[in-house]
Amino acid sequence: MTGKKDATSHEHSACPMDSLLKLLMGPWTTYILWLLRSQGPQRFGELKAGMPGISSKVLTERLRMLEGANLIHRDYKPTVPPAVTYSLTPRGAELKDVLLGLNELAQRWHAEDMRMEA
Amino acid sequence: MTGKKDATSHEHSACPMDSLLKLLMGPWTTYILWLLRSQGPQRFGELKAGMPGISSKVLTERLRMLEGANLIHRDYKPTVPPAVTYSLTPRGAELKDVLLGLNELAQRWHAEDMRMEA
DNA sequence: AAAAGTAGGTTCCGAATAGTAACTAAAGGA
DNA sequence: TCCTTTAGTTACTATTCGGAACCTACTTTT
Repeated sequence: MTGKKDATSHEHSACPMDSLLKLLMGPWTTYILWLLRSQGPQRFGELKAGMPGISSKVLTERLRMLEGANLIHRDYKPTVPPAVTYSLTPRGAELKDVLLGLNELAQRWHAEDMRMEA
Repeated sequence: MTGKKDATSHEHSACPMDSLLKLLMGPWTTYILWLLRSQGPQRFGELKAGMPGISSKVLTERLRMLEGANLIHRDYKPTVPPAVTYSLTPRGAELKDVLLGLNELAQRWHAEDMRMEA
């Protein structure tokens, strides 16, 4: 994906960044990745509890999508009741710097906003 | 936002990362930030053209939201027709490393996937 | 004079999607 | 027998998104 000065820059369909941004665009996606990164492998119910407002339906769908994109791994144990644990794949784990960077910014901006208020 | 071992970790409402993830969660948000970062200040129409599939309505709404969050700046010139230019604020520009990191990952993964296919 | 063009939206409507609540399967326990 | 557990699944409602038409205020073209 080159700068706008390049006449061919409108042919973005195969642009890697375009694909990744589209992948992360869905609701709760980055949130899921952050939870798995910061809190480690988690069960379905734990993830759901960590994201107030998300429905089982959407969590399921997001997790399937991320699994399909090879960013997370789903470990299903056929117990009763079933025990399904989700974790980051090696590829998913490569998002570490990005996620930690976001966290740092979040904390810095929060601190700045607190100072502005006082 | 502490690890899951902390009993108080469920009180996330004021967690900076929670707020930032919620902010970026809306459709096309990161995409807009990426376009402004990679291609510099842009007019409404340029942004829209750079994101096939987004509606004027949603682009407007996202831009207003990002402006409200002080991540982008809106420069309105009352010409006829009007010329409105959007750019990253200093705070928005701090997302540089995160966005560049995503881009690097995107390209690396794309290259890996190409190798897997061959 | 009327029509068309420009840019950044705004409005309307149907399609798509997210959220809520109820339900399911299978085994174990009270 | 009923209840509990977990990870979903289903049905329905509410919300949101995309496409298309429209609006504003001028300027240019037909």
